Amino acid sequence: MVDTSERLQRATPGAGPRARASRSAADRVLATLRAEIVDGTLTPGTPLTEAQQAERLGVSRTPVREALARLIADGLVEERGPRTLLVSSINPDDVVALFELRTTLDEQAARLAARRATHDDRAEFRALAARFGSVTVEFLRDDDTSRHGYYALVAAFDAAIDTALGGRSTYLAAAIESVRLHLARVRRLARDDDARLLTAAAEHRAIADAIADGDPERAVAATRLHLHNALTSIQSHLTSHDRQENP
Amino acid sequence: MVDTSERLQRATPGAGPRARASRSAADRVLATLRAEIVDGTLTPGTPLTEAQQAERLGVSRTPVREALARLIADGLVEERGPRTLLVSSINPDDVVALFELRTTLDEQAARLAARRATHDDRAEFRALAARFGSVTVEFLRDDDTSRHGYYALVAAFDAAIDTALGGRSTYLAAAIESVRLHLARVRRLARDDDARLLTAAAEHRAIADAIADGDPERAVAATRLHLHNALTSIQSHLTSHDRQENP
DNA sequence: CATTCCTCTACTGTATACATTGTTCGCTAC
DNA sequence: GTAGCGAACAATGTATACAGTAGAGGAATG
Repeated sequence: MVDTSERLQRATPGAGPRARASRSAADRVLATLRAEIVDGTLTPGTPLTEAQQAERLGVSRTPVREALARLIADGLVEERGPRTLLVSSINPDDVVALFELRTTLDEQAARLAARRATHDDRAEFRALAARFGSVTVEFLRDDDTSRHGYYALVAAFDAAIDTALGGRSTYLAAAIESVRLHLARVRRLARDDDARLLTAAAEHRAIADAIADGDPERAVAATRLHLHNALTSIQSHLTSHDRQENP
Repeated sequence: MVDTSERLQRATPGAGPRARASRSAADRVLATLRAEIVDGTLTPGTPLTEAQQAERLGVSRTPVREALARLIADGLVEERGPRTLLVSSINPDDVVALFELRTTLDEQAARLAARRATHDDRAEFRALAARFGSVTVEFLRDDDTSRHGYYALVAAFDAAIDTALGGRSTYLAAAIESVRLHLARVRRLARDDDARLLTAAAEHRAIADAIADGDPERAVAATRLHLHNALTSIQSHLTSHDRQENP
């Protein structure tokens, strides 16, 4: 049992330029648990009890309870029986189901982004395409920080998609955001190798170029290609490592 | 201010064959508020305070708070400022955004349902097609109950889709379920006329037939047609009545 | 030795009390 | 008369107390 008695930093509204920590304890607990589940600190199947998490995080059960309810709604925590909560599991079938939804949503997002992108949006995608193009073996030298840099680039791409969608696709954007959360977990489960990352960068570049050119169908096709390859890569990792978390 | 002092029926585990009410007060509050928002009892823009709802529903603030958190996550309640919750509004742009997502998801669902439907599933869709085919002007005689009957038929169709998807599309099914919730609100906002309902029944029948025949592309096309017409109909209602709920 | 029943523990669900903060209304000063 | 400030109020956010129940563990019996 992990007993790193790390308390949550209390929000200090008086000091500093708007303290980093979120305003409410419930928000901080939510952010903490979500991050721990996504990055694997809390492994799938781990039981979560309110009292235990409350003590660990230095708050009462109330904000923990609120955070857990949101995590259940998000699908990161699941109920087994009427009395126990577990960090939700991810098995290969879940990955397939996730990509099934992701493909649908991302293709639509790419199509709309290519259609709606403003002049500034297109410039942004041009710049992103260049950055994806500059991803080389050299770029991926260090195992941890540069991978982080690559995923930061992907995050920038995602943000650019959101911007290009504008305020007109709130429902689509919300659904995609949910998918991204689960996708981050899957990434941890099946770490991409360098070769895959280089290919993925090229694929992302193709999508960015298509959107920058305002070519919806090319954007869709490039997205489909990317997601197909991504799923294939993940599946090969999962089967080879036979990594299946509990049912 | 509505002061119908109707308390929530307390769960009575001792009496009857597993009492109707959900097990926890929080669940009951959630179900009640959700239903009231969807059916328009709580109109868009209505402020929701914990204490007020707690008193109205005969429970303490705790379960109300939990229910409100879920409703915010579902998008039925939105925060205005740091201190006030409102029943979320629906304007015509939201309807377009909702259908944008709905089209994407329902097309994919129709495709997969047509692909995966078992023998029993197809029989069910055959039966549904027949029932949609039997929807006539006669069927829609009474304004309230028969409309309800029609929407029950649509609900059965939705359930059949879920069944045909099987357990393999959990993420897609969850996303669709969320869309259906918001769609129910939109239906209340723009009530279909009899003519539209008859057309919609025919469109549904075409989708059901395509799935029963195991023809994915026809199912997709029929779905697209149905959703396009549905949106067009709703939009004409919204613009003609100039029904816009607050920003 | 396995199985069933009983008890005890521990966790959830709900209520309530308390602290904190945003908001509003009224007062005062200009 | 208007604008700015202050105090009371109201609603949220958190902690804690209490009741009910599921689940585990042990004892007794087949």
